[in-house]
Amino acid sequence: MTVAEQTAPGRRDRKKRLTRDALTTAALRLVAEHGLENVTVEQISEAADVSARTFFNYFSSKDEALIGNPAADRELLLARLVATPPGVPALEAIRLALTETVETMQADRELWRLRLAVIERNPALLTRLIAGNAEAERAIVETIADRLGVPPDHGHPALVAAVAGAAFRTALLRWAAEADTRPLGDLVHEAFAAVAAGLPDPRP
Amino acid sequence: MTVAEQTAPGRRDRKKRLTRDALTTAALRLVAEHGLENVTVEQISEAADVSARTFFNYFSSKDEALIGNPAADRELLLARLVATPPGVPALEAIRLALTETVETMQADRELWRLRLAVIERNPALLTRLIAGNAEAERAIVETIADRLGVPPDHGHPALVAAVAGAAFRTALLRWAAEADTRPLGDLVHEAFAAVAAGLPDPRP
DNA sequence: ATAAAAACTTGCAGAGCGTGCAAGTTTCCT
DNA sequence: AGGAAACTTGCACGCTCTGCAAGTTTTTAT
Repeated sequence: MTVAEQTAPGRRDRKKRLTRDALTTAALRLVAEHGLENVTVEQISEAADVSARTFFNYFSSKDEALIGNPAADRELLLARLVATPPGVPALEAIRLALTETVETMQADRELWRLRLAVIERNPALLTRLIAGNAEAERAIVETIADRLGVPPDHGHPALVAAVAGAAFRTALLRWAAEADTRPLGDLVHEAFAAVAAGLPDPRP
Repeated sequence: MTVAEQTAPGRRDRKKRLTRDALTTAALRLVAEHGLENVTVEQISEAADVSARTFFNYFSSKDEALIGNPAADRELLLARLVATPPGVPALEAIRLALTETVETMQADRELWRLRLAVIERNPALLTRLIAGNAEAERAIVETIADRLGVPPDHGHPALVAAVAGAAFRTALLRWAAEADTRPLGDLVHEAFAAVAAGLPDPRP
């Protein structure tokens, strides 16, 4: 059944992807224009030409349509983390595991621009974005603890995961804020390097 | 009018504090027992012997009754941050500014235990807790940028603030998870020290 | 090709959250 | 004592999200 992933998706799956995309982009566009509070699920559904009930078959909340559910990436992330050779320091291992995610985002950068712009204008969503990271953290913590061979009550893995998440998040927001002169990967790399150096004050 | 703060609060303010406390503790106890989803605002209000409408005069959401609104502390935090001598590195300055908050929490540790236990059991709330920190971050970023004398588009202040927030949060959760052998201040100190050292892998 | 099975969409009803408004009641101030 | 200010409460309302019971479309097997 490993070959099954290569077979072209049927009409049903194509339609599903289509409506899903229609819903996210409709949601993003409407919220970008009118603000989070002034857009109802009904309006989004109408713009995507489906019923409001169908909206909730795709997303469990209005926010999720905007932010996306990175659960799919999470598996991949963990797999890459496990696959990283044991000699690599934990922080660096996380950065390496993130590269694939980063590249995907860089490829979809127009979508992510819009998404991050919407997030910046609606702080309530920043919450959700961070929360997504926070869920990923939980899984990462265990993997890191294994990697380092420390007892589960040791605070270090949780600290590393949380800090890595914070570094990634700031790189993301910076990427969205800057005119897109620099690729996301560079900004992530820079942030992780600064953390690994102990965050010394820069000389002005 | 600076003396006014010393005058004893009138009956009205006393009652307000009372109902507010009644609402938070009722909310925490009920949610601790039945879970976040299975407790309604009406039940909380009833337990505190006020109308449901009054609940919303005190808190803007169910979550807020559980998490609390740290806006009050925020001002104090910023003031302390500004007051820290310029020679101190940014990361350490943030830790010092946090000491007062930490002491308050240590004093109210029973309340915070319950609160953090509730948060751990209801991940949706972790979101809110982090969001509170995220809001504090925004304010801290500017102060740090001033302190370091770097241009506002420089990414460093945002990174330091985010990482400091992450370190504080992990210390907090660890404090709640451990049998309370160690004071919160120690755990915060330890986390910040590890960050300042660049988060090297511990030797197993 | 056709019929049964599976998956998807939709409307409807309903519980809950959160807000604005217009009373009533309590506390405060003089 | 009496008016002003603050607080509480009920009511109506819009919105989010869920479960259920249809209908419709796609898939699968014959």
